[in-house]
Amino acid sequence: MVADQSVRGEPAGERWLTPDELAAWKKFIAVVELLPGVLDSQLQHDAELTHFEYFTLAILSEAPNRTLRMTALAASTNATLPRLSHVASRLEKRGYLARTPCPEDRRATNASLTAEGWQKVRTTAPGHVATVRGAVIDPLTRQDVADLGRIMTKVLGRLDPENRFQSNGE
Amino acid sequence: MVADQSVRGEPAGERWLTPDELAAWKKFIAVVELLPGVLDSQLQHDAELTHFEYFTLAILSEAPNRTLRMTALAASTNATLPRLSHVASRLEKRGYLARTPCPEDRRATNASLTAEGWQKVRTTAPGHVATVRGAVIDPLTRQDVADLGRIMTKVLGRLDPENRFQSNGE
DNA sequence: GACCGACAGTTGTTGCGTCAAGTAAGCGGG
DNA sequence: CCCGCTTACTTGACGCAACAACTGTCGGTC
Repeated sequence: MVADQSVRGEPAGERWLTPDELAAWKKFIAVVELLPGVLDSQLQHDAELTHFEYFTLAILSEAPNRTLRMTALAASTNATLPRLSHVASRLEKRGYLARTPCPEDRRATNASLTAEGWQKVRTTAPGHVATVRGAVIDPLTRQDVADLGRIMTKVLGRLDPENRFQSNGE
Repeated sequence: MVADQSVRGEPAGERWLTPDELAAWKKFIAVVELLPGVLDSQLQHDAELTHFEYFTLAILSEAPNRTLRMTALAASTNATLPRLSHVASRLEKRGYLARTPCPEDRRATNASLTAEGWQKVRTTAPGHVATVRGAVIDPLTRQDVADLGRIMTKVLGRLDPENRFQSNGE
């Protein structure tokens, strides 16, 4: 993957990947590359939503009052604040989301799901869940799912050391 | 994730995700969202390369003669042909890659690594491998790596049913 | 009680990916 | 041998994300 194996002089602290690690990594990265496209096209086709837009609405739909501070929403959706801000603007234009200034902290903004947005999530969810099942859950055994959860939790711990994201342990 | 659990009427063939499946899925998708950014920023910072650009050069570096047909390269890098074409243009402008018409089939184009490109891969590889290790391999046990490979192979089979990508079983 | 650093969001620019055409070459039948 | 279909790629337009810069607010300090 990185260089001709015969070339590696292994001088100092350079640790390459073992064949097993390399094989796992290549499969993993292929999935990481391909999965977003699959999710996006189903949602784009069936609901004219990107996966990130859908996910944002879905997270909001689970929050108390279907409302969350922008910062909290950004953390829950694994996004940066600028990214969320742009997406919120689009969703607001389409009537799925409303932004209101937060009374307690006037720097902050509350994002909440509108009735339309709530309806959109409900009608869109089944098709999306079917896609997720078809693409990743169904081919896996129970044990696979458990392994996947365990492994991804470990990796996420490295990608996000401060636990900014996924603050809810669930 | 999708809708308030209390709402689901489970009318016909609508199968929701079990709590275990949902938890695994959420972790997985968080990683899928976060990982590309981590890979991209390291490579961008240290080599002024996106991860996909690096990966393209790396795949080429392993090919016989460090040369591959565009279609084959696209398949190996899990990319569409237009995407690869654009990336090849950029890499060509920077002198890392050369495109030459294929003599056997004049519709086809061969992409090959230049000496500069080969050098670039060699100097860039160690830092990239270190990042991959740090972000995903090192926190995993041997068993985790085996599980990851097994699971991703299964998922990849669904995302890419015709095995257009990863044609080499490696 | 006025400053100063940190925090919460928004906005603009730049670059990459996708989708839809378009070109050009191979391939097969009548 | 030529017509149409398919394959192999390239190109242009458009949309979304990253990054950086900016506005406005809060908290602590002197």
